[in-house]
Order: sequence, then C-alpha cells, then structure tokens
Amino acid sequence: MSDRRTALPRNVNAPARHQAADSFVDDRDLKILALLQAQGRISNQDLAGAVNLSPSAALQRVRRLEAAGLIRGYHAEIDVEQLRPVLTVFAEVTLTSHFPDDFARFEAELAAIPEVVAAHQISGAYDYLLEVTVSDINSWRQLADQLLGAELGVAKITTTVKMKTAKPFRGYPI
Amino acid sequence: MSDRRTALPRNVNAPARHQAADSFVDDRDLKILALLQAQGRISNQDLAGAVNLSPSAALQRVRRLEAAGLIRGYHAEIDVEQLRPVLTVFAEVTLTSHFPDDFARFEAELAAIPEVVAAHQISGAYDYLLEVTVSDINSWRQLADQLLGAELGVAKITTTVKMKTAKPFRGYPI
DNA sequence: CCTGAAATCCACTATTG
DNA sequence: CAATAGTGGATTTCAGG
Repeated sequence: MSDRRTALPRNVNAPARHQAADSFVDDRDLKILALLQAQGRISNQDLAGAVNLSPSAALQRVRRLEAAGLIRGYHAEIDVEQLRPVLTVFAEVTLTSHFPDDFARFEAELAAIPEVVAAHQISGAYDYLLEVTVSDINSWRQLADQLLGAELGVAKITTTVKMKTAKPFRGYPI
Repeated sequence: MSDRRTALPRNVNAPARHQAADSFVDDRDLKILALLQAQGRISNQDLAGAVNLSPSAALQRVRRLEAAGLIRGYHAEIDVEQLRPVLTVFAEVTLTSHFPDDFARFEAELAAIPEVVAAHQISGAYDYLLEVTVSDINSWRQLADQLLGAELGVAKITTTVKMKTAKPFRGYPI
C-alpha cells in the first residue's frame, strides 16, 4: 500500500490566497486542473500531450499542484442508485443559539454521520443546508429525530425531498 | 490521447436495477467501489492487495464495474477557492407551468450554464434547487435576471448565500 | 471468475540544456 | 523550468484451469 500518488499533504485550513497564488498557476496549470477534474485517471503521458509538455514536466506540475492543495484528492464517481434504493433529502437546519462553540459541536456531529454526504453553512432564513442520503423516508425521520434530540441545540429542521438529478455535479468551471 | 482507462461506456438513462443488480456486485466489488471513491488514483496493485486479489483479477472487476455504469468516471477534487474568489449560492427556482416540456427546456438551459454546478428537481415549495458558483453577488444577480428573462417559464428565484463548507462531499456511504 | 506469466507501457529520476 | 533518456515497476493481455 505505498500509493504515493494519493498521499497528499493535508494543508487543511490553509488561508485562501486568491490572486496571490495565481502567480504560481499559469494557463497550463489551469488546463491540467481542468483535465484532471474531468478525467481523474488520465495517464500522465496523455496529460502531458494535451498540454504540450514532456511527461516529466507535466508530472512535476501535477505534484506541485497536489502539494499546494489545489488538487485535494481523486475520486471515482459512483452510481449509488445501482447499488441500492436511495432517497436524497435536503434539510434546512436552524440552531437555537449561535455561538462559535454551537456551530463547532453541530458540525462535529455532522462529520460523524455518513448519511450526511454534504453540509453547508448558509446565510438566510436558517443556518445549515444538509444533503442527506437515506434508504427511505422513515430512515430520515429517525435521523432527524436523532439530530433534534441530541442536545445539539437544533431548533428546527425543514425537509425537502429530491425527485431527481437535473444536472449532476461534474466539477467547477476552471 | 489513447487513455482507455477513462473511455467509459455512457449508459446514460439506464434503468436503475437496485436489488436485481446486486447479484453482480459482491462484497469485494463494494470494497473496490469504496476504495476508488475515496482514492480514485490508487494503483491497481494496491487495490488488488486491499481486496486480496491478483492485479489482473482486480482490473477485470474494475473494468466490469465501469462497463456496468457503476463507476461513472474519475475526477480530481479541485480547491477552486485557491484559484479565484468564489461565491456559492443555492437558488430555489419555481416554474410557472409544470408540463414535461417545461422541465426539459429548463434543464437543458441549466446544462448550458457552467456556473450552475449542480441542480436537483425537488418536491416541495419550489421546483429546483440549484448550486451556483459565481465570482460575486452581482454576477449572480445578472445570471438570475437572465434566467428570469429567458422565456423559460421561471416564476421565482429565492437565493440563499453559502457562508462556508460545514462538511465537504467526499462520496456516498457504500 | 481466478492465477500466473509474458509483454507492453508508463511513472519516475537523473542529467543536461 | 523543460526535455531527453533510461530503468524499474506497473498495467494489461492472454493462456489455462
């Protein structure tokens, strides 16, 4: 299990650098990022060819982008619905109090629940938008009750049921 | 640009098979899927070792999972915020009429807008939940106006601004 | 559906420009 | 920073059970 290709430096909570970092990211890097985002398992040779570089130069750039945290990892896109029935719900969660500790405690709980596949803190009529995948609506009711009763300061949960995917996520415009 | 590893059969709109397909997916396949979802660029050798198979047998299974559409593709996870300032908004969209053609037309439009990184048709107080990445709130206002004025039958858009990621999407529980 | 060997291809490392 | 060339190792194919 050596797998050096996926052992990326963590660099968590690194400050966002925006323009400042752009000096390190030229057009070729952007093309590399776009290609890897679309085809995460493209061979280094093909990648190099696509950006008119030698394989060694391309590999050097990829390693630099990984080390800089611009590439956070590589993932296969799995069609879970072929594995088992999936009900996806979006949950709008409101907390009762809004001290930093309250947010942190709630987010730690979210991290521990695998069915919560993504969560966003938002600004508006509620506090968090959760994307949750469960087997059926009863499972969601149980999970929601659990969140409400876990002394996490959850005041309210509004559920929206997903019918179908209108546009699947396939990466950001680069 | 041979890259056979990413040239997957499309198999779009294949019927969901659920339990029926499970006869083709054993525990080893599930482990392979989970591993590739977490580490999309793991070497075939390491993958084979992790599931106690020879490299050729592991590769055969991966190819079968790709052909069956269970693996839809491979993607690098990019930290766009290091590239440029990003404002993410969630837009709740209501259409004026709800014939199949109206949905199709609207979804075709979404597909053509790169800033709309994901879209879900939902059941509830509105019709679609959009995840949109723009540079700032003015860009979003322009884009929203464009959607409202494009004769797409968009009746209403409610915007929620994302503050930060509470739990990043890193795949589904398998 | 697996193993194991053989062949091909590729990642990775100097070295040099 | 990039190209070239080399080699060790991985991917992939194929024969056989």
